[in-house]
Amino acid sequence: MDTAVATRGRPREFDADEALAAALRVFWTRGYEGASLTELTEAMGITRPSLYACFGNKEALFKKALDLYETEKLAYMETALEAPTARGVAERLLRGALQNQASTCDPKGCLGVISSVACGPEAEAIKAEVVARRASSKRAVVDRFARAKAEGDLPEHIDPEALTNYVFALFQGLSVQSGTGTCCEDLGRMVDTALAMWPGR
Amino acid sequence: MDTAVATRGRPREFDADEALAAALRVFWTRGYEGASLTELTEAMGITRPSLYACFGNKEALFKKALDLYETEKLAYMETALEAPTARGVAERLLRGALQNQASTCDPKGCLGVISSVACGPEAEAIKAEVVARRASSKRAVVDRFARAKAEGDLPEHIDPEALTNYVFALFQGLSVQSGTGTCCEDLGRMVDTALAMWPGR
DNA sequence: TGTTTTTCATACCGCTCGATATAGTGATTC
DNA sequence: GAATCACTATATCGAGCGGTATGAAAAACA
Repeated sequence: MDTAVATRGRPREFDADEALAAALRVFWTRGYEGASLTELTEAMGITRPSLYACFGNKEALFKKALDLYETEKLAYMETALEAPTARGVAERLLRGALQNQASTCDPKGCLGVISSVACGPEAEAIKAEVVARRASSKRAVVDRFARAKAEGDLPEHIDPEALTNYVFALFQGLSVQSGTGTCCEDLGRMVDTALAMWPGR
Repeated sequence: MDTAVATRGRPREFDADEALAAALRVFWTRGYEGASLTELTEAMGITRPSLYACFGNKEALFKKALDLYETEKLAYMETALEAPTARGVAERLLRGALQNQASTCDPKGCLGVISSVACGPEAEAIKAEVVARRASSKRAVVDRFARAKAEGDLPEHIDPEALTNYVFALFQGLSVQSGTGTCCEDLGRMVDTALAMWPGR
């Protein structure tokens, strides 16, 4: 967050980071379109003009919330790639997602999935943004799985991209189910089942 | 569809089934909230009063569209349960979903997933409806996998419900990815990868 | 033919949406 | 202490939302 300090003039009376965190929670539960400015400003504890002065507009606010989401809630994705085996990578990815869903104070589901599924005409730019961000993180996983294959860590007949899409599909399905009421224990057994099928070892 | 023929009065100038099919396509691409009455009536080729006279309101229209969707696009789910093996059931479920996504004239993604992911306050009843319908179809798959386990068709350590959630997660992930631009060939390889991991045989 | 019944077309309802204009308030700098 | 600047509060903007009132048009009854 750019905590730019403009020394002149009246200082801001609210904490921009806290307000952004509150906005993130609203977007997370409602989606981009489902989150109204009224609900956003009430959750953030600020008025509409303050929101526009500080964050630009609704779309800019969403993108900043998305930044926060990625750095705070999706950080495990990068570290997961450091696991020694492909199976370890998959396990860290899925268990990381599981752990996120287990948090009792965060909304259920995945902001990325929520924001990329359906939308009216106005939110298609948002959807495109989210899809583009997902593509870049997907590429990192594909590369990691390709390396694993080269290291003999994956069977020869496995396609790294297909395997990545498979893991992402599980991740997305997990998010959908979590958002629709499936409890964490059931989700954990689902992940266990998936990992038990992992090829080789 | 109830093609109730009320002989009295001016006859309807549009085909209710065609109109409902058009409405389904709009809901399918936009989601419940993203589909406005303007877009719906334009796609259906009727006026607002005609829509309300024939279908009730937006929510009732959605539920009828959901009925149509289930009977037309999700029929393969019931027949999939008749496959001789659990693996065959899973394969039919996933390939059926794949085939749906391959249709060039239908919208991408799954209406059930789209409608159950995120929503504003007004659409939570819709979300609950969709979640309830999914629960009933899930139960059928759980029962089928339990039978498979009793028949020695699945390893003893497999939990039927967890396996069902796993298959549904793949299905939902497939829908999410299809809705965000992943091509059918890639989705096909993803399904192949998943089926290659299926336990036993 | 005249009445009844239902549908269609237009225009409109109150409401909420995202976004701002206008003032007034308050802290910092010169 | 005065000038300056950014923030707050209120009130409102035009547009679009879901939903409807009002008649005219068209077919089936009598």
